[in-house]
Amino acid sequence: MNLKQLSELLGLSQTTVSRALNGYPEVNEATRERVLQAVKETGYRPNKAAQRLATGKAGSIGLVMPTAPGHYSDVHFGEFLTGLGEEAVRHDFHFVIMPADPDDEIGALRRLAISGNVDALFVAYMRGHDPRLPLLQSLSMPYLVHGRSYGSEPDYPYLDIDNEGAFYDASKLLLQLGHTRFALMNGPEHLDFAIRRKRGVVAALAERGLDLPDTCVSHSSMTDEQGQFAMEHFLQQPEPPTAILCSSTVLALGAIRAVNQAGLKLGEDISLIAHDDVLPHLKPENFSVPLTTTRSSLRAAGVRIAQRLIGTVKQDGAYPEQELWKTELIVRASTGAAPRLDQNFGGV
Amino acid sequence: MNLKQLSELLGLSQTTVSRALNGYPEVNEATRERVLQAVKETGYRPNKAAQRLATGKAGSIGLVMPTAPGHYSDVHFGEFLTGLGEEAVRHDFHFVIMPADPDDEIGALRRLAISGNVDALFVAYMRGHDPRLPLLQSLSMPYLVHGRSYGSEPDYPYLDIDNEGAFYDASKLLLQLGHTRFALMNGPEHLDFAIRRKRGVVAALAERGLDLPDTCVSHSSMTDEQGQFAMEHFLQQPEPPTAILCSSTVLALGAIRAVNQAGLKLGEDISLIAHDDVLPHLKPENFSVPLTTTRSSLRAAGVRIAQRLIGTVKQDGAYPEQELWKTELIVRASTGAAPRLDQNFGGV
DNA sequence: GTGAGTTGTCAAAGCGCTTTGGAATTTGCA
DNA sequence: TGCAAATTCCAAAGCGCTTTGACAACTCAC
Repeated sequence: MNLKQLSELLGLSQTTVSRALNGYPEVNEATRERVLQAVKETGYRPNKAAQRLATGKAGSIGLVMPTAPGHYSDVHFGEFLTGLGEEAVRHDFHFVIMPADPDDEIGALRRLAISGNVDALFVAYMRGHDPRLPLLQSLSMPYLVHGRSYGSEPDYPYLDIDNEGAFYDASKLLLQLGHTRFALMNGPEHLDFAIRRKRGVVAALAERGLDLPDTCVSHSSMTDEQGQFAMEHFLQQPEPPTAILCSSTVLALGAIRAVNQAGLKLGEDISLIAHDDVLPHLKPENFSVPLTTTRSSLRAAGVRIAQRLIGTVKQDGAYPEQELWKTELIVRASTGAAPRLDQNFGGV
Repeated sequence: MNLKQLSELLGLSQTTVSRALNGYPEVNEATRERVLQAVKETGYRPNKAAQRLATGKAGSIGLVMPTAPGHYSDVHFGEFLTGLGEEAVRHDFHFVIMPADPDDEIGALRRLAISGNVDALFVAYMRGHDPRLPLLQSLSMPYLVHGRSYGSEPDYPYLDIDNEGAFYDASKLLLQLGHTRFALMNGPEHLDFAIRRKRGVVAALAERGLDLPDTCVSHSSMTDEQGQFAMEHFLQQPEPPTAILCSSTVLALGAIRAVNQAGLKLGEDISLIAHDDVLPHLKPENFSVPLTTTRSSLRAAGVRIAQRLIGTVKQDGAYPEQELWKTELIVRASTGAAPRLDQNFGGV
């Protein structure tokens, strides 16, 4: 069933039917009713490709998903996408996901942009001086960045959380509890959020004249395995840290295993604060020692990003170009007063 | 830059340029070279919507993603999608993801199918007597089902793992170890895999004249929280089970927490086997007591599904209609001989 | 040097939709 | 009743691409 057939069925012109469907004013209400009724009965749906070709609008948001054999998928991806979708479904928007070799993200982004398949682009996992930014800016297509790119002029539309502030505040809390030996379990070194989180910790420590030795910083992907590995490494040091900042609850999972295996008590011998993206399958409050966290819902960010992007495409909203969300610091049992310094609590 | 402009630039007709680009034989090699060169220089890319309109092919696979406020995202989704993408990127295919209200998955699927935006459909999270099956069969579009639909005639193309066999084998192992009191932590009750896994356990127990009481079966979404909750529930029973079958490593995470908090030892007081979808962020071998698992890579399934679907669209492959993958049973430390029955190991 | 067979190219017809410009019909008011 | 304005509808022109059917131009015998 296409427009032509439908209009013949109704004894109307294609124009009239099209207008009736798209809410143009110059069509009789009774006629419109008849058309709508026929649509219901026949199950007619306009061909999107044709609509796209004629209007230049596709009703879709494009994003690039890096993938390759051996390339780790990201636990957070599904949750974020669910948030995007939650909003998109209200506007009958969909997503076009272009898988891409991690080495060719730029190329994939460009191809996606000029394919004519999408109205807007979304990018995430920003890096310092991210090369995708100039590309996006040169394209004449709406886009929105999740996160920021450290070192680039912040004149692009983004939504980010205050990573630096979050980790600054978390560090402050631990300092107040008397901790002096800190460690940071961070995400991949080149990623923007990792850079900023580290800055937050360093800034807080600096205020007390403390520093964060390189041996007390780990960078890795967000898996429980890496968390365990990093924590074991920290604990093997001659003077192990007592305060741990952790970029993800998934990392924390492994870290806590290492703490337990070393015979240490979380919240007593070791304090830990993790960043919580509010993943539904891993709640920090349910950890055997409930986790103190800096919290910001990834899903909520997804909703908001879809909102802004769709709004821009539909031209119906003046959204702020830049948004920086504060995180919440939720204190639970994994943080406690620093153990007395002279106390020996033997590593591994 | 479009075809017309490009052909004018080259002093050729659109036909010739189009043919040169699409590898038709009736074009001079030198001309083809010239065209390819021009494409490189101008960065010309064909408009996908126009291509789609003209050919009826979109180079994309469609899938519906249920989402709503409060609707849990699935940890496994990202990993699976990564697998799909891994194959898709090799064929320059992309995905169209249509978010849908969980109550309107059928409607969304239909709209996606007739939108003209996709060449093939993929569905997952199959339920018993799944109503999407008749819809798919009535559509004239290639599709592939991940999983099966219990109770429906298995005459549709699917890829599934042998859930029943996996849980049968796992139960057998536990029986051999002397266990007699079993419990099953399963996924949502209406899902096909949950139905089959339960059948596997029940069948194995039946051979020994044992049964699986309703009080020893839990159905829930795959979160650590639900896992902990279910296990606590099991342990409160007068004669708690000593052998646990678990549908996901994520559930196992919570379950193990409950075991520890009850002061029990995994692999001694309680044996546990979980199904492992091979999630990169949660490895069963790294659990403090490494987990015995039934293993089947979700990602590999994604790769294979994309392969079959793309093959069907390109009409270049005769793939088997139905595939049933065996799982591996990997024995680690979370399973051990049943504790002596007279031994008291006090609940909670 | 003519006819058949190849090769390389082109003009034009769609694909299904939106939108423009104008025509036909109805309405309002003098 | 007459005429302008408002309403309702239509034919046709794209949107950018693929593909069909034809046509030159060129080869190669005979």
